[in-house]
Amino acid sequence: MNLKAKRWDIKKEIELIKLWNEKNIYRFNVDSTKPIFSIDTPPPYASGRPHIGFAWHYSAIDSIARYMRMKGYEVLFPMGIDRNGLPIEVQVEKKYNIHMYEYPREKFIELCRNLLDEYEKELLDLCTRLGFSNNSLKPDEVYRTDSPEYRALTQATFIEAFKKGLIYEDYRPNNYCPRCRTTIADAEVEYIEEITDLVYIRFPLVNGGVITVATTRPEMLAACQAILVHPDDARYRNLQNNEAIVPMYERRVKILPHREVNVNFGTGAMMLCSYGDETDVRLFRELQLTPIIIISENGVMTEAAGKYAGLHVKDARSKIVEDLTKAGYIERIEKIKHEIPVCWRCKTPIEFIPMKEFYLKQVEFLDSLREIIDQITFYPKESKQLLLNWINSVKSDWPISRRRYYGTEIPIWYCENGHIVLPEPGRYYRPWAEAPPFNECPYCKSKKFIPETRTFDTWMDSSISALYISGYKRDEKLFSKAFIVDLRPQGKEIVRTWLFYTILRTYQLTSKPAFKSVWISGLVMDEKGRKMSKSLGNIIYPGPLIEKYGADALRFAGAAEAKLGSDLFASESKIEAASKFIQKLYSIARFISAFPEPSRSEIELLALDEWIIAEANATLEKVIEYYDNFDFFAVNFVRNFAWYTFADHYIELVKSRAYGNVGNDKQQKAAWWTLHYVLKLVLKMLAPVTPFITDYIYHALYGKTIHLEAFPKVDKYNPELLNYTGLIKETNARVWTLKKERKLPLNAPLKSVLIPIELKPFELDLKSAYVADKIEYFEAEGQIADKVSKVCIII
RNA sequence: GGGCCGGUUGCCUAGAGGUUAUGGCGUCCCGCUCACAACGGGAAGGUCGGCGGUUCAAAUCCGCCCCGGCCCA
Repeated sequence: MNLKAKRWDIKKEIELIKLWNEKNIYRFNVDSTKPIFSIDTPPPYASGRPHIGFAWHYSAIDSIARYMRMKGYEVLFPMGIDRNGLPIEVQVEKKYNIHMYEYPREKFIELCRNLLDEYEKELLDLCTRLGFSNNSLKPDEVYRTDSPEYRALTQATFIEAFKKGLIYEDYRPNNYCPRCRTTIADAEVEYIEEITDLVYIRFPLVNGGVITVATTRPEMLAACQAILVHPDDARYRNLQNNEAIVPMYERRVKILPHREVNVNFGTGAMMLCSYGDETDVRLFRELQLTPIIIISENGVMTEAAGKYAGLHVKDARSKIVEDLTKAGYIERIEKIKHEIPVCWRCKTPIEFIPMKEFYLKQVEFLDSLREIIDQITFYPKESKQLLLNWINSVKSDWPISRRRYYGTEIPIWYCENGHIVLPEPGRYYRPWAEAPPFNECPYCKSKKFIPETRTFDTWMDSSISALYISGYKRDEKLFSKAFIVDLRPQGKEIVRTWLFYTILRTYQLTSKPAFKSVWISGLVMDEKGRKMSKSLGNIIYPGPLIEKYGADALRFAGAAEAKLGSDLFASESKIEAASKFIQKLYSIARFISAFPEPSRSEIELLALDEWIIAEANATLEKVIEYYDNFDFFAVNFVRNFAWYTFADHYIELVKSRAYGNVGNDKQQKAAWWTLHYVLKLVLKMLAPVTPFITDYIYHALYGKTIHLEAFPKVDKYNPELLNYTGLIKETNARVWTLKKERKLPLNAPLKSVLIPIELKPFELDLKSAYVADKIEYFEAEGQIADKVSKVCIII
């Protein structure tokens, strides 16, 4: 009952984790009579050591789950691990210094799986240590996006979409990563700033003279099919529709007017090549020019590039500049800073190469999506704009096929006449590794089949997580109860991918919004507000901080830092400050644990008790308002109340009554009752954020777990009592200062203390707290400060 | 180039028109007083990014500018 230890020992956190596990207190029961609250927790990607951003982000999500549980919901809160796609492949290639294409497929997959298992263990251990209340964190109960069961659903939803006519194949230039040797989606393209040479190249004109073109990609010369100038550009007006000769290649190309040309860039004349950038792709289509493909799938120049065939793009660039210089075609070279598109996973500059790929229709759904997301509540509401921005900028359909190994296989076989044959949805298919599950082509009766070898974009898997966790096609009972998913919590950096794709695909499959609510959190930065990265060396890892300050401190600091929707800045000092509050809370509880909790009938509340009860409820009111918006920033209010009002003033004033030095029996018990009342309120308000210390204290004092208790409701209180708070605090501080000034210890007896008349109702407690023989009062007008300045003590 | 957010004491931060601008870290002074010395009490420290406007009243509302960050093109 009594808390014996003087200090809170963070090792107790480990014991609590064991206890929760043994009692399975967070398990989900589909047959519960409570309303279900389903959370589509982001399955973290197992591809590296998680940093504090992961810890804070998921702690916040866990706090939501814990709060909703206390609010009386049956919380569906599964943990999953995302394991598909490029990131792990890139890591395996780096780690073993191999190239996927030169490695046996089955073996490569095994290397990926082994590495994923390592990372996954570290992730799950951290989740456990942080006290996450997922329904289970046991490795055999966590779902994985690369499991046969999950991949079977990815494939089934693809087959469903295919049958609905949402999938088509097309040959078109696409973002292509030569390093990963695969097409990637617009959402996977990142832009980085780079210093590059801007090369000014002279093109001889057929009719004599020259036109100078500036380009950052001289190696694209072989693919040049036109030179564009602005129609209003006086410099080139008389050259419009003339012809120029491509240096080194001696090909004639037209000089065409086009409004998109930037007259201020370079010479105002640009060359149009297949394909240097997205503009090239668009303009080739618009002007119906014939592309010349000079870069191959592995980033090497093709035969069409003439003497540069076989060179890598970069080498070709320097070689051609050299040759052009020798031949006298170079006017000058400038250094410029510009942005180049790169692969978001490996940072290799992407090329635009036409390939035949599968596409999922999305452009024709954009209007429907704009409508359907009106049914979703966003927290904070401004974050809806992030999604809208992306929806408004989507210009083309989603290329979903990838020429990679570690992903969900596209479940297709081709008959010898080229017909696409799909298997029955339900199980997991690996076309490259197994015989086709049918004997003949339903279209032409052919009996020979070629398997599809490509895999899906990993977002094809991730985008069905909401459907997967709610039992779509797997558990009708669960699905009927848990879908539409109540909450999608996620970071703002994956709005255009995970959120967008999930809403798109769920809508295509069910005609419904995937979620009732979406909660978007900011990014976790370093203490200076910079993104954490290896190159900056500013990554903060949670492990050592947990060991030093405990998981509660880490969680509390994250909540206290998280203004909903804005970025969070992490630093050790914030966690240290949080750990001090955890300790303070323990000390408060330890004091209170010395007194039994009386029943309501045996007490007589004094004004001071009523006052702190009012303050506690006012805090609770505000906390509920915030928590209901999934905003745990309100822990700051709890800390301020618990420390700077409850501990510093109420406990100080009520101490002697609690010890029985003043007041009658009923009044003493009122002090005890109030102390317990406020403590329980504080503990419950903090339980979703700091689950360890609150549960430890609750167990010790009240004999049960706090995590299955109901979240408190606001009691009726007299709001006028809140007006006393400032005066009580200031008067206390003044009396203590006066004693200090007279070099008296705080427990030194006084003959008399002169204080404002308004404090008369608190006389019993004030008199004992000040150790005064008597209390005298004065009346004064004005502000608290004016009144307090008149406070006197008589020794 | 577009969107979003921010600029408050040495550092971090609260603050959504009203006399004295909140708290933390750090600093200084005092204290082992029976919850707490990894603590408690007290103190110093701010032209609230700049300029202009609205108002009896602006950190807070409006306009312009400067600086920083993130996301996107």
